[in-house]
Amino acid sequence: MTIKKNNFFNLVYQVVRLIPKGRVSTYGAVAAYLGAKSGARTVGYAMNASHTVPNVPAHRVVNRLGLLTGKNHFESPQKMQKLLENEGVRVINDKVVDFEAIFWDPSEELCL
DNA sequence: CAGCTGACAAAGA
DNA sequence: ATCTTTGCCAGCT
Repeated sequence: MTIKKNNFFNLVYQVVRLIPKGRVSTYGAVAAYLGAKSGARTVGYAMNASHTVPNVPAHRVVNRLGLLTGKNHFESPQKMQKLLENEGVRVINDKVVDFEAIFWDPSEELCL
């Protein structure tokens, strides 16, 4: 499988899929894990294409401020928050509560 | 064919 | 301290 698209996108999908339930990650964290610390933008763009890939919980990926910036790109903006709340993540005003507490960093969780 | 845009982030002024 | 500009990769116009 494998890899059907370019590595960068695929790597992003892989990492996002590894995000545990009830946790959230950031574009920058994934980008940094992939080696593109400044490529957070690219990660976000990969999420945009995540619709083409199954099992990619893009709702668990937010910006470094914990804001659900990408909710607007979901099937429904409320779907993202709904999914997060369904997993135990509290979202208020489109922002993740205790974001730092539930923040999941691949560089530390996987590489530790 | 060439340039712009886009779910971000960090550094420079 | 706040605001502005550049970097990133891929997909579109």
